[in-house]
Parts: sequence; structure tokens; C-alpha cells
Amino acid sequence: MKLHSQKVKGGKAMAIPRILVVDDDMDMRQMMIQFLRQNGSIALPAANGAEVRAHIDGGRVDLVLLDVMLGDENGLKICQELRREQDVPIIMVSALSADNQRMEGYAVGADDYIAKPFNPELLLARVKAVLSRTRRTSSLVHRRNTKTFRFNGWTYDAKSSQVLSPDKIQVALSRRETALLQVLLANPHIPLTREEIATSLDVTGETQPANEASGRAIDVLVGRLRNKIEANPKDPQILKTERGVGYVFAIDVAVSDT
Amino acid sequence: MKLHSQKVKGGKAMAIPRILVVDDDMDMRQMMIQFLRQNGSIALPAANGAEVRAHIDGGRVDLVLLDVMLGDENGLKICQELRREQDVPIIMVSALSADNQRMEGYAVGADDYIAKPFNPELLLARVKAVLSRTRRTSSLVHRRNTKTFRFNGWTYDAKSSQVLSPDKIQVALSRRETALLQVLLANPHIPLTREEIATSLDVTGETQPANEASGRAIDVLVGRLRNKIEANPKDPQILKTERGVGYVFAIDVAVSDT
DNA sequence: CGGAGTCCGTTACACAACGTTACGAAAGCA
DNA sequence: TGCTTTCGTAACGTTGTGTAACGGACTCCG
Repeated sequence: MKLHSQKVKGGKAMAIPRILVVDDDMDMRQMMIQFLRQNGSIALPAANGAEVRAHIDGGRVDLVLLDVMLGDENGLKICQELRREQDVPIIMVSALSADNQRMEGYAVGADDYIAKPFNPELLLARVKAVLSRTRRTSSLVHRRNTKTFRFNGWTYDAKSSQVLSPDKIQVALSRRETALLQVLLANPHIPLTREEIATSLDVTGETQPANEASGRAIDVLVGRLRNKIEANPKDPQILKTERGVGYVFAIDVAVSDT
Repeated sequence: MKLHSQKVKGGKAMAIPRILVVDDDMDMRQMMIQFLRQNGSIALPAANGAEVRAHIDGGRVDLVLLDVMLGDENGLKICQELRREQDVPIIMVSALSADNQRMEGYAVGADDYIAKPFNPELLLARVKAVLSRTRRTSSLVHRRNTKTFRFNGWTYDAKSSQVLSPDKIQVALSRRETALLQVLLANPHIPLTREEIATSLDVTGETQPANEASGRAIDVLVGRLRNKIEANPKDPQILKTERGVGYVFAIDVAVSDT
């Protein structure tokens, strides 16, 4: 069972659920994050209330998986605080499985309460159920404001994931090429190593070969993208190589909301 | 614990929830109804699919507590049918508590799945959680009549199962194509794997497990549906492919009552 | 200047996922 | 019974992407 997705042939970007995983046990957290990512979501880690707050305030979070026992802190309290201000769905996760403990979770506003240890597939199903209800009940799925990137005469529209050449001709990028372009556009003038690019691509979905050992895949991918967006691929002006480091998007990018 | 609070933040009075209790065991049904009524809701009895249908079509129902085993009938099937036409929240209740049985419940669109025997107080808490989320996310939307789906100029009426093209011409879909469209409409923007689609179709679709081994059946079915509802089937804008995942209904769907 | 090692660009290839078509079996209908 | 529709299966074509191999370019060091 897969949770989400993000790109399809033609390179359209989709809304990927962003799930905040809150647990102070690093192993547990990593396990959950890895599993959720394998099933197609963007899973973000947090270990305490401050980190939760930072994520919620800072970026979009579609769902919170909240452990009850967080060292000194109390997940129930965090849940209650969140619920006062936010509509973000919350699923409590806890080793405390007694009925009255579960009811405490629901009492502070949790949408679901799952006892540890749990079957990951079942967790996934319940995550999906909560996300599904959230989406279903808004009669029309609300669209986020999208951004348009411009660089060197080129245009990239984040919503439609379409790339237009300077002559307004649409260029077809593959999924992976689109993902690479997105990563680069998000980090202009910042050299990125192959590992950084690879993990970024994996977070945004796609495959998880994980074995970055003989990883010339990024080089080939870069080459292919250059063939499509560089005027002269042999002498790249946009996607440049930093020898011994990685690649840079070495050009100014104008970002505008639509 | 009270099920409904008289007032919420902002001072508006909240309606008393109407809960439909579906169970063919009369004692069980009565117990649940009495308990729910004691806790401030309007609980209505139903013992089979026809009674459920009558209640849903006839009056306002805020939540359905649906037993899985209903004599000859299957609660899962009823759940799926409801989910295709209605947004009413559904909590499955069942003596079948194995993980895969729970997951089947979530797969057909249940909002929660509670195993018998259960703690009544915990049931109440979960009922509250589901109702709470429903109110939070859709304070204005009625969930009463048959739904009409609109996407990209197309119209699908859940009750008559008719599909109208943008030019108001009725398009004939086969039974299986219609079922697929229903599944997709119920999960817009959520990628579905072939297994998920197949099991969803099978719950209502009489067809047998059909050994999903060489299962390209879904692909072919998707292709056929695309040929009917996509302007350009070669470049699908509605029913998109998520490589390595499955398919998505990647378009905003407006749901309205009729 | 030159040589060796490293890093990178490029091409070809293999493979997996998906689209498409044809065909036949089963079910519905006259 | 014969015709039509529906739908799963099989087979083949297409596309996207990682791997491997080769060769060029750069760097360090003498």
C-alpha cells in the first residue's frame, strides 16, 4: 500500500503528504520515517515540543504522529496546545495502551490513538484514513499557491511542472529530470554534492536504491538534463560542475507567486 | 464525558449528533444505542443494508457505526457503497480484529475500526474524535443527499451512475469502468496501487480474487477508461500514472449535493 | 613539462514499468 | 441459438532510468 506520490510522466508535481514524526527514541523515529518515506510521504523528524512547534509554524505539515512519552515532556500536552490553534490532524502513538490512557489521548483532541508496538501497515492505513477524511471534507481540494521560476529566459511552473524554453517551446522532462531541476532551483548558487542531490531526490519520492556506492547515476542524470536546458551542453552555463564537490545551479533564479 | 458540547468557541450552539447504529444482533444494538443516548446523542437503529439506506437517504445522519458481519450481508460492502455516494463518517465495529481485517475496513473507506468487545467509553471517545474532525473541516457542508462530482467539465452523478461529458453528452461506461471511476473519485489526489484498486473493485464487484499474479488487468481497465474520459488519452490529464506506485485521479474534484 | 591518478562526460546497454492491441471466454440479450 | 458486450490474459512495443565501460580533462607532484 502506497500513501502518496508526487510526480508522473510528463513531470507533474503532486501534493505529497508531509508527516511530522515526533518521538524521542531515535531508533523508533527512524524506523517510522523510513517506512513512511518508502510508502510515499515526506516524513520529517522531531524529538521535542520545540521542534514540533518549529515545523508547524514554519512549513506545511499535513499530519502529526505524536508519541506520548517524550522524555520530560508530555505528548498529550503538546497535542492539546496544537489543537487549540491548529487544525492539523494528530495521531497519538504510545506504549500506554490502557483504555483510560487512550481516552486521555482522544480527550486532548487526537484524531486517532495507536498503541505500540504496532503493525506498520496498519499505521499506514490509519494515516491514510485521517488524511482521506481531511481531504474529503473540504468540498473542493484547495490548491496551494504555486511558484514560477525564471532563469536565463527559461520558465518553470511548479504547479504544472512545465518547462518552457526561451522561445516558449515546451520541453518534456522526465520525472527524475524534473525532480533534479526542482532540487537545483531550490538551491541556486549552492554547490550540492551527489549525496545531497540523491537524498533530496529520494525524499521527493522516486526510487530508493539507497546503494549510492557506484553512484554515477547522478552524473548521467545531470548530463541528460543539460542536454535539454543548456544552449550548448558541452559548455554548460547554468548547471555547472564543481570538481570534487558536485553541481551548482550557477545562475540567478527569479521566483514569483501566482 | 458528554458527546456534544452545547457551545463551542465562538458561541454557536452545536447540533446534537445523530448516530446510526448498524448491527444485526439486537441486544448489542440496543446496548450501544442506550449508551449513546445516555451520553447525549440521537442514536438510531438499523439491522441491514436496506435500513441503512433508508436512514441515510431519508434524514440527517452524522455518523454510522457499522458492524461488519450482518447476517448474509457484508458491512464492508455497505461501507464502500456509502463512501462512494456520501461523505458520512463511518466507524466499523467488528469481532474480526486481525490486522488484515482491520486494514480491509480502512481500505473501503472507514474512518475508524473498533474491535469487539470494546470499552463503551473508548467507543465514545472515538466517535467524538471523528465527529470533531468532521466539524472542524467542514462546518458548512451538508452530508445528506447523493453527491454529484464535477471534474474538468465532466459530471458524474453517484446515484444514477451517469457520466456526462463537457458537451453534456452521456458517455456509456461499462460496469467495471464505472466502479473504477467511483473508486478514483472517492480518493482524489491520493495515489492508489493496483492492489488497492483491485480489492476496492472486488469488494463490490462479485469478481473473484482473480489471482493478482500477472495482474495487468488494472492497467488495461485504466486504459479503457482513459479512452473515454480523457481528451487526449495519450497524454492523460486526469487519470495519471505514478510510476512504480499506481494511478491517481490528479485533478480537483468538486462535490456537491443534489 | 610530464606522468599517474582522479574526476567527470558520454555512450551504449539492460531491465523494469507501463501502454496498447488482439484474442478468447464468459455473460447478457434478442 | 446466435449476436453483442464486457473483461481478463497474453504478447509486444515504448519509455525512463540505472549500470558499466571508455575516454578526455584536470590536478598533484616531481
